[in-house]
Amino acid sequence: MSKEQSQRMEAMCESARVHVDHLLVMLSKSKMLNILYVMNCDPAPMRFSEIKKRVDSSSTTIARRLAELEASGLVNRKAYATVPATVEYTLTKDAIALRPSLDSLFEWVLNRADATA
Amino acid sequence: MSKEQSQRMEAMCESARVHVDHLLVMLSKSKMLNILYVMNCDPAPMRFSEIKKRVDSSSTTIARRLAELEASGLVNRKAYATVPATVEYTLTKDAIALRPSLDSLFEWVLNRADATA
DNA sequence: TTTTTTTGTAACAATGTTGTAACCTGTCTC
DNA sequence: GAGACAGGTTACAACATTGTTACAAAAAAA
Repeated sequence: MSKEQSQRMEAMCESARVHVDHLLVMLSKSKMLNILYVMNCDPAPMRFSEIKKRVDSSSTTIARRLAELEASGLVNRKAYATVPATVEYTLTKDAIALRPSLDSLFEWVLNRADATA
Repeated sequence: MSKEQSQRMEAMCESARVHVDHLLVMLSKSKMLNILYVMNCDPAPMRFSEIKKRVDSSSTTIARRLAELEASGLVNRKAYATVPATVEYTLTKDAIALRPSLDSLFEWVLNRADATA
């Protein structure tokens, strides 16, 4: 392999590492897995208040997490000009691809919860 | 999310919900997924310094995370009376059961990293 | 004799994160 | 005119977490 190639290789690895890190940090934020979980449970678009109710956290935190998810391309936000406002959140194609992993993860969590209960 | 899972979720008692929550909070702590990842990658017992090097964090944080994992029954700690001290960590059977989920999760993360890179 | 090694712990300051309370829009209802 | 509703935002105080530094122990190597 040429020197140039290996440099590109290293740069690519470095870049991928940064992205992996970013994703892990995001997934590690409080209530993040909870939100992905409840949105995974129900494929229908979900409104802010519904997510908040199911996740059971403050508006501030839910809003912050949803904004982060949207910025990372994991959820789509759609606002309707109704009165009062209606906003629907849906998982993007990318997030849906995460579904098997999350299912499997939550399956494990539930099994452990059963075993430890 | 399978129907069975949702049903279990709904039927879940308060005590189990607490356990699920505890697990999610634990998994959400910084470097937790990283540690499980590196330990999953290599089935051999791993020493403190090796984990620290691969995860790239401070001793304090690694020690805290490993203590939490041990308290939750996800890792076993084995100390040898060598000089200087040798300590080996291994994943418990429970944590190894988590492996497919993590593999799948990290595969998704890497795919996304490639796509976004 | 001093340094080196591994695997931590303790204290603490700096930094990051959270929830609370207040507020906002814009109509429809009482 | 005064709520009420959804879906937030902002400021801020309280709280949680992090890394840094110092320290330990015990024997072997320099």
